[in-house]
Amino acid sequence: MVFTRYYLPMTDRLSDLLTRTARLIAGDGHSAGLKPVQWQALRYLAVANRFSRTPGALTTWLGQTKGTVSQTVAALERKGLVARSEDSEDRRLVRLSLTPAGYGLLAEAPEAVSDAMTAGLATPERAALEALLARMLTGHLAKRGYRPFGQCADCRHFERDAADGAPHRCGLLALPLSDADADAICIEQEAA
Amino acid sequence: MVFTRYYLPMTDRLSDLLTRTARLIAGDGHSAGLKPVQWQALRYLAVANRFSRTPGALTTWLGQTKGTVSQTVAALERKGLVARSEDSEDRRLVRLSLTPAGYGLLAEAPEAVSDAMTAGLATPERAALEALLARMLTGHLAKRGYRPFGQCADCRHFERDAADGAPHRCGLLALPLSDADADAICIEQEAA
DNA sequence: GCAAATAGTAGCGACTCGATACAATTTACT
DNA sequence: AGTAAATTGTATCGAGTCGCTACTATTTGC
Repeated sequence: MVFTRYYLPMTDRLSDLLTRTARLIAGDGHSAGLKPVQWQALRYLAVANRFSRTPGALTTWLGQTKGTVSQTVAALERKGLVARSEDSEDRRLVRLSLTPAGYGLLAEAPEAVSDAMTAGLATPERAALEALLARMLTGHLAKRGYRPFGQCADCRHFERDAADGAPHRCGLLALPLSDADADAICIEQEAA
Repeated sequence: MVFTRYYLPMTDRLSDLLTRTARLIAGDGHSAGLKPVQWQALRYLAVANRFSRTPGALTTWLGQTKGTVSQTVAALERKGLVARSEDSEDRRLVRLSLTPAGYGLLAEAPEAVSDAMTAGLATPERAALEALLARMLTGHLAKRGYRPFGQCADCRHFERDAADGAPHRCGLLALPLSDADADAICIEQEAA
């Protein structure tokens, strides 16, 4: 059976490039018995602050559904890389954290394709790409009603050098923050 | 069980942005009963020329393994969107083409996330992004020993306005080319 | 108080994807 | 010509992805 109709011209080269590149990056990371999504979850849990390490936050960070994330977390827990704990204030919440094995595995992770791909770019190019991607991503998330995430220190609730003992302070959650906290990813973050 | 170790600072913001964006784009396209990879395969088969519509070419285009592509093609064939045919010259090859149903489905495909994300960019930004992505992608493919693909008319084997009846000609395969051929994606393409 | 919203889990079905093994050609080198 | 090596593609396995539809706990909003 032969069909007479022939091929269509390629309409959008940029979208095509983006999709091909995306598949390569998103499909990367089949090592140490982990899947790509599991690596990404592990990396997130290593850089997110204690308020942001829940299945729900992971769900919007990864752009997946609750059910899928629940299984991803279960798989990481089975492998002994992630531990669950309860929240004493809100008992619906599950707090997640990396185990020492989780940190250990992350430390010896092989280089990701995304790093290799950007390694050849010059500094201004990296900055330009970062700015474009940030706009594309936050724009997309906003359209979906999702939070953008971001670093604690860039938040409008971040109070630097709060004078009551701790180095800094979160005005939203009314909690003291360490210097390490200030660098962490927070789901509540709002641009200053 | 509580672990004392706390979170690591985020090291590479660009790589992180890229990975998150990539997952959103690569995971997009769960409509009409097709999976994201199946849509991408369908789009490729619509824009690739007749020499490039084989399972092998699709394999490097999608960045997957032969086995996976074999199943993807089988799924599309089951759905009646793609047809197989034999090659009379090399009987190991399988030639793929879209059926009328395949073209029809593609024509009414919903807007992809990659399009929506880039829609908000200004023209020079789109050009800059395209150039960066092209370098990243071809650099990565070259490192892996894969072909970059590309449009027929941009190839060094493309002979415009060949005077023997057909509009153009491919010097590598010694074949006549139509105007439509010139726009198609070719696996043999080498930059002029 | 009680309905509605929120956080998470359970199970299903189709599919992805790397890995290994395998069959059918075609090509390269004697 | 004649065999070894390379090329093209399929078959099968197991773990996991992922959207979907329930479903169970909680907490919050009148």
